[in-house]
Amino acid sequence: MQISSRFTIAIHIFACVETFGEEYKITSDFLASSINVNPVIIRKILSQLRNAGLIEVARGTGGTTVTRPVDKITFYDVYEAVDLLEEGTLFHFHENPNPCCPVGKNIHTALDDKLVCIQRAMEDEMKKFTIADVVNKIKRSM
Amino acid sequence: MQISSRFTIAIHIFACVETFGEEYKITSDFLASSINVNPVIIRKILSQLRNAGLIEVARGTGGTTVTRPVDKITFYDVYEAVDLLEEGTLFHFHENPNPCCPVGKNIHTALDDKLVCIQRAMEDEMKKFTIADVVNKIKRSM
DNA sequence: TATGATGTAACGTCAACTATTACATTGTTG
DNA sequence: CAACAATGTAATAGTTGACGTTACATCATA
Repeated sequence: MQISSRFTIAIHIFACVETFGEEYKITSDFLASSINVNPVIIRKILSQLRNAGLIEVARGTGGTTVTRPVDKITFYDVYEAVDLLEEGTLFHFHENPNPCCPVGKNIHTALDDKLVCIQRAMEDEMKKFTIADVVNKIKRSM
Repeated sequence: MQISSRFTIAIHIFACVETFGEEYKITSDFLASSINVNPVIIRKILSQLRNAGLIEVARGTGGTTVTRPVDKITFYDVYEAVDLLEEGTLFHFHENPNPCCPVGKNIHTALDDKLVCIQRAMEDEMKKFTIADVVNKIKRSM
C-alpha cells in the first residue's frame, strides 16, 4: 500500500505558492495546471491544509497564502494534514485473532509496541525535512 | 493508507509455527483457526513466505516449517516477502506534473531523495525487530 | 486407491483514491 | 446592484487493491 498522492500534491502546492505567490494569484486552477490534476482535487487538499492552519484561502476573490515561514513547515505537518493515521494504525491488524489460542490471545500485546516504533521512525524522519528544503532545491534547478 | 494485514498475519503465522510446531502439524486450517481468516488467505501468504525462502511447506502431507532460527528473521524480511514496495515508491507521486512549469519540471528531483530517506527510515526500524522478540513476549504472557 | 493437505483460478464484495460535473456561496468591481 | 471570478462541496463514476469464498486439480502417504 502506498501513501496517497495527496501528500506529494500538497508539497507541490506549497512549492508553487512560495515560488509564484508574489507574482501571481495562486488559484486552484493555477495549481491544477502545474500539478496536472483536477481543480476539485486541489480544493479538497487546500481545504485540509486550511483546516490544519497551514494556509489561508481567500473566498470570493481567490488566492492561497502560507501562514508561516516555509522553513517552519515540516513534511510531517503536511502528512498530518492530508493523510493522518492514528498512532499505531500504520499497520492494518487482522481484526479477530482467536482468543482461545495462546498466540491469538497475546499477539496484539506482543506486536503493538513494535509497530508503534516503526510508525514513529517514519514520522520522525518526516519531521527532518521542510518545505523550504524543497523550494530551495527547485530554485537552484531553475 | 495502511500496510495490509498480510504483514501482521505473516508475523502471527511465524509465532504459531514457533510456538506449536513441535506439538502439532501446522496446516493452513490450523493457522486459519488461530488467526481467524479464511484458509485460502493463509495459503497465499504462505506461498509468498515460501517464495522468499523463509518457510517450507510440505505438499501432500501438509505442514509448515521455518527455514532458519527465528532470531534471524526480521520484520523487514517478512515485510519484504508479503508487502514489498520498490525503493522510493512508499509515496504515490502524482503522475504528470506540468513540464512547462518550473516547479512541475523540478518537483520530482527536489523530492525523490527525501522520500527515499523516509521510506528507508521505516525499513531500517523494521530490521531491528525479529520474530524471536514476538515469540518470547508471547511465551512470557502464557 | 482413498485421504488429507496444498496451490491456485475464478468470482464477489467493499473501501479508498482519483476524476468530473454541477451548483450554491462569496468577495470584489464595474 | 449586477456581473464576475473564485471557492466549497455534494453527487456520481471508474479503477484498483484487499479480503472472502467456492471449487477443484495436484500431491504425498497410508
